[in-house]
Amino acid sequence: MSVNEDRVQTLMAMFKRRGVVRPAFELYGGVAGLFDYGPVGGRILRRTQEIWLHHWLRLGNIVEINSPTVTPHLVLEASGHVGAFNDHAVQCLSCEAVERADQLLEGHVNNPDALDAAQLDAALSEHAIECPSCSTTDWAGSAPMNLMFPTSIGPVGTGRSAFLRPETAQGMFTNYPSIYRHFKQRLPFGAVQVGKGYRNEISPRQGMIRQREFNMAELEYFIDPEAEVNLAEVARNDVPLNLVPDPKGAHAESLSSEMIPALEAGIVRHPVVGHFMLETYRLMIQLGIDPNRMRFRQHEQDEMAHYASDCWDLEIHGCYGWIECVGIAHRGCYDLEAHALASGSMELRAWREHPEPIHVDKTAWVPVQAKIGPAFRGDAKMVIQSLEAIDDAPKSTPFPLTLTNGSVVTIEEDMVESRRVRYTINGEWFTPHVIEPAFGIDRIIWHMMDHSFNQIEKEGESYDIMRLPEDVAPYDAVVLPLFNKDGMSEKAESLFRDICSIPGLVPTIDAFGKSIGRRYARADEIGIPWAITVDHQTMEDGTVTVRSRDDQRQIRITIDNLLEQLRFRTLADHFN
RNA sequence: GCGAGUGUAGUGUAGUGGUUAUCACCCGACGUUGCCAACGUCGGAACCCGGGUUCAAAUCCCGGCACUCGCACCA
Repeated sequence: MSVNEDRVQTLMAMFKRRGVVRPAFELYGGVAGLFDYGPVGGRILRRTQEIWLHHWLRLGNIVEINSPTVTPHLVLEASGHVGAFNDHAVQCLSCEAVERADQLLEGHVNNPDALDAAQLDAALSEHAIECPSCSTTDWAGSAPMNLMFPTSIGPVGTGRSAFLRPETAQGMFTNYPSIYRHFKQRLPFGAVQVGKGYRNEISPRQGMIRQREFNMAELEYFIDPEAEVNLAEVARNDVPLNLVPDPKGAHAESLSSEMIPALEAGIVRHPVVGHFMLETYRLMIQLGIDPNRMRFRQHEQDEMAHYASDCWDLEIHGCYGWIECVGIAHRGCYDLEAHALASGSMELRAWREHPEPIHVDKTAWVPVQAKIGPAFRGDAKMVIQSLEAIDDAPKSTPFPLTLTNGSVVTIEEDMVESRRVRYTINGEWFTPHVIEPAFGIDRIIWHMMDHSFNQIEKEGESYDIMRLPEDVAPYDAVVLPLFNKDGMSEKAESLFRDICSIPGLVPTIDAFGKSIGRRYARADEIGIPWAITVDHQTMEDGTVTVRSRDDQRQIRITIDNLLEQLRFRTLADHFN
């Protein structure tokens, strides 16, 4: 992993100087892993989130929800986070190295992950586990190291235990019944959430890449695992992607492939996963990520969560090397089933109509519960279920009945009545499967800026341009009076107000007494795409010059035309 | 969390027991300037925090916090 430290420093210095991103609470010495977006970065973050959101909403069957970050212990226990995030650490008293207790015990006891602190300590001494650093067996007591931020609901001590959420996804799962109704009980559909996630990292490093509180955006897409998927539909406008398949799988070689062939070859294992890989790729291009510095890396079987059947990370190459920025996982029915089990709810499922209704018309032995109950007591329920399950009812009583636990009981004449049973089965309940694309927004923004930031030579000097796409630029335009005289300042101010009043546009103005070249440079550095200059001619004929950030060419148009072009974002057409 | 290194204006830096704390960019005001980091004058802005040693600490020592690197961690 090669880190381009010089470029990291250059970018971070600029971010701090221009109000993009900086360490949070520096006033009080700073806190590792927490960052502020400043006046410029705040705009970029918001616009990135909006583009992200609209990218998915435009698919037509996706909705946005918003749920609390404070999440009850029970919810995160059901989701598996409490177990997964509550590893125990143990310190060597001799050399002070800190190790994970369950990792030390791997191979010595079964499933060490499940042990509590006391059991771990007992196991460590029982198996005389040596410290990997100094080979002594002198361990301090193990202590939970919780990667979630604990809190408590209610201001007094006995409140319900809770955590700040480590991901936004649980909100989509716990809201599934509402979303299912919203979509008129018809799969497939999805829900997204843009918000904060929290992980109490042991040692956050790499600047914005690993934070303790971070911006994330997740999509949970619910599908019927048995539904046919139309490949051509899913892979519309197919383009080649850089794929790095599981090296231990059947297709070990990296390749560039379009999605349909990759699906046909079994490299990508599910068409809906492929669909979201393509859509993710398009979104990244729209945000200004360099297509040549993106790749999809497939998780190895043992890297994936046990319930997942396929998982691809979108990795982006930047000055920290290849960084995982998006994870697209096929999570099967794991999440909804886990919550159904823990909550006892019957609502976390979907109804599938059979193509043809199944008409049942049979003669069956209907249990007489008043007799079966006393006769079989604890097994009565099982007996009744087994009776209802038999398709070919014996013609006469008594008859033997095999229960689900394998034992055989005798059904006497008075325990059943022969009856003709007629009903229709129109469909069945099932737990939908979930495809989850999860985005680390801060990581994406870092790479947008990294890929957009150009240092060019201009008249022998280094010159910085942030070539962000118009849609994520911190300002839509900057208004500049050429000079601070002859009414140009006033004219610029009124033009600035006019642009401000157009819904959706956020311009800025740089009117103070610096040279025009310096003010162009300031705007270029933070990526403002258009510089509108009010000059002498403006005062005569109402035209202004529009300068393009990326090639520094200028056109002259009327103010009315300018406002129109800004409103419809068509200025770029004039520079092609 | 361990080990090593580092912490000086907004940014990048110089200095290393006694300085009015260096330099550049920067930011602002005024003047000048007919379009790409011009110029002049004036102004603004810093020794990470806390303790100790000392007549004197930004400088030496200790502790904290933060950053960088290595180890560990990263569902």
